[in-house]
Amino acid sequence: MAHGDVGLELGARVAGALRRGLDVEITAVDAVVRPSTRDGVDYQCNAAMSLAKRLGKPPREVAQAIVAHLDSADLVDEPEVAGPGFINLRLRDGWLADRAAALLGDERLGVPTADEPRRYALDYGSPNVAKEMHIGHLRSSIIGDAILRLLRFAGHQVTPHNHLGDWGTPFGMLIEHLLDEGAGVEVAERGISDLNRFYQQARTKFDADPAFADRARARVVALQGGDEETLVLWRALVAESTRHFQKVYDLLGVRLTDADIYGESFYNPYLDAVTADLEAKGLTEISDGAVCVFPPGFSNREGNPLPLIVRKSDGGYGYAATDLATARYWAEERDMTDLLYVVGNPQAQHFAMVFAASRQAGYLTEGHTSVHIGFGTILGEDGKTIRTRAGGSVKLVELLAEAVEQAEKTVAERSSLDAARQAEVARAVGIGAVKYADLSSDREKDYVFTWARMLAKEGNTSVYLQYANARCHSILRKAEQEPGGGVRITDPAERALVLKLLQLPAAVAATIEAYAPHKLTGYLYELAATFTTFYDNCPILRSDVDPDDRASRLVLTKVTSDVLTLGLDLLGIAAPHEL
RNA sequence: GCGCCCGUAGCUCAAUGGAUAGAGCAUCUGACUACGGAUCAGAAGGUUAGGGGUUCGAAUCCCUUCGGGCGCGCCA
Repeated sequence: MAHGDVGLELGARVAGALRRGLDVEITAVDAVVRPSTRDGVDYQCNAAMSLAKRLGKPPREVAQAIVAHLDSADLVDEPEVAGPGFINLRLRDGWLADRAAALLGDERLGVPTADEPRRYALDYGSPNVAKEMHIGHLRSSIIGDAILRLLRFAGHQVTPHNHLGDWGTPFGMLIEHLLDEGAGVEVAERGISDLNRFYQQARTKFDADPAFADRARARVVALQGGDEETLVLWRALVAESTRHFQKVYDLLGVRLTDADIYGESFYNPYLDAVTADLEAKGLTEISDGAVCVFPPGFSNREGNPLPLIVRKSDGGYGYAATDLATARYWAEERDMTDLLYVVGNPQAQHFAMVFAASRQAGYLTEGHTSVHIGFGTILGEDGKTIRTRAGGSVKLVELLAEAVEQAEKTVAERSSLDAARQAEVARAVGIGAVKYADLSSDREKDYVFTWARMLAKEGNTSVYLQYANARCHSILRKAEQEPGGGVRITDPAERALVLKLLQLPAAVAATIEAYAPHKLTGYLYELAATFTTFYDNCPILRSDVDPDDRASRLVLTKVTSDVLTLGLDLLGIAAPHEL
């Protein structure tokens, strides 16, 4: 039983009042009903002001008319017109209590599924073969995974695809270097750290030794030409790399698997056709020997049109070609309606151009959306791109290990669990802290990576939410009765909690609408804070509590825990029953 | 030079064009020997970088100045 958003329900009532009272048609969304921060007001309707001009009436008069025709006595107390034309709405306690009681046992906790499910292709992750995953891969993986979970929960079909860097120039030099070292498949299988080292050596050699560079380029040709000896080595590299990626994803709780891999090599067979197609459609020009598309509206530093280089002058393909092929594949062959790319902000212009060209070519039509879900950089405490002391990139496995270690200390200080359970909890807390810190700030912005802040027990952190949830479970365990029966509101803190619990649907909708996980974390934090206030003010298990109050408060505790657990799960964060 | 992003309390961050811009940290003052104190209540802290404009209403939209980050033809 889905209830949806309280604000929208109120909006629908306002729309009804306008239809009856003033013969005006608006939607529930147009009614601009918003939660209010004013004392004693739950929601406010701001529609009167914006409608006043259109109707040629003073805003307060419009507001009065809405109030006069509002059919909402079942859910709100007497509405009031205030200020220039705000309508203040206070929900009835009885209605709130019933709504909250209905959340008990509702798997979706009031969140409706999409009226019109869509088909999303979601590009995230994108590590490079033969390189260890580093902190630069963290955000795409975490944010992408959260969006996957959210969209699926909303009832959409989502196909994740992990755009591995598994093809092109780097593999020529890497394979050539492996052969130079007299190493074959067995080295490629030795471990990712070795590969990482091999990669760096190859890079150095490539830059310093022209003869090696030539051989590396020839090796690329062999690879792309399907030379079996080369392919054997390449496959070994890919296999070892994906084992490593999977380990990191499992540790992170990111749901990518081998089945989701659509690397650059996957699109290789499509590149000739895409190029031919673009040429046939008259979209290409030869510029300095390269096949280019010039989508309108982009210019370079001389003010000339900026090209998307489809085929390089040496006949090879760059990432523009791959990305065009990717768009075409998912839109045409896989029949997706929405293409999402969780890739860092610096790529914004590239994606804008790829989208523009894809539309020119007809790969994307009016029925398609294409969104670059960009994100900012992770900064060190010095405000610059985060690096190790040696200046290298921070390895993800090491970062995550440290997170768990740090969490272990905190857990050991407080927890009364046995060692094995503590280790489990430390993992949930440590990994959760890293993920939550990332998800809880606006993804568009850079953020500073600080252990102290992300593991803080107070404030907007995963630990605070996990603790609040653990307290809920503690009470529910000790209650020795199943939560059930009605909800009654006897205290302002109780009322505030009920109201907050009913706002999950709005929070989820806003989060999905903007692909902005921090909106959900903000809501969950407010919920946890509201719960702790309730917890402090409204005793539950104490012997002097009226049995009906006790039952009601147990229901609220259970639903709070359910919402926190669901919310954290949608972000990919564990919610242990005990810390 | 062109384009994109950003500038909010001392610090780290919020704020669907709505009323008195909110949290946490830090600072100060309090709280029931605590159903988990990994807590709660309160105080103080702001010319939303500056200046114009649109609007009944602007941190939010437009223009402009300043400051910071990033991108801009054969790497991905």
